[in-house]
Amino acid sequence: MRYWLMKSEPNCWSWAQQVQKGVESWDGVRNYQAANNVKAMRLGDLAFFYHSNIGKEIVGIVEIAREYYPDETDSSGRFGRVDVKALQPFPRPVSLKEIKEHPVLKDMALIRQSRLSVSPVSEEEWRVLCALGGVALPLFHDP
DNA sequence: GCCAACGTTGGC
DNA sequence: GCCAACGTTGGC
Repeated sequence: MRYWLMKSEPNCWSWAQQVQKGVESWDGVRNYQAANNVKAMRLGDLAFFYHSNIGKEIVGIVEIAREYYPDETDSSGRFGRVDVKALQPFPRPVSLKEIKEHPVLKDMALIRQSRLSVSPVSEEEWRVLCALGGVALPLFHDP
């Protein structure tokens, strides 16, 4: 079980849309490092949903609902996608500013490589962020 | 809107 | 295989 962070520009695909849709495919990744992270995702892994550009904050948690499969929106055929399912919102979104100022979080891949759209999250980072966001731990899956 | 960081492309 | 030019991302 691993943890991730996925970035989306809310004017393109927002958390509200994700919640309304439930399960949606996460396509459009065109960067090898991000794509490698997408490939490493397993069913049931959890990921933070981050709003880039507008908001710049973590707004919710999604679960990987389908593992890596071809992204037919990629004409080169090199990149794939996963499906993600809205799991729960952050009662209190956590901003990029807070993350940068937090001793445990300031070295996250999100900060070190600001252009990486899909990045890994350590268990410690996950716990700290859930606590900051007002999310109760541990998270349980539906049986 | 600007620009720094950085990934990609293509000529050599 | 190098590297200059170029394009994109994303914070500010």
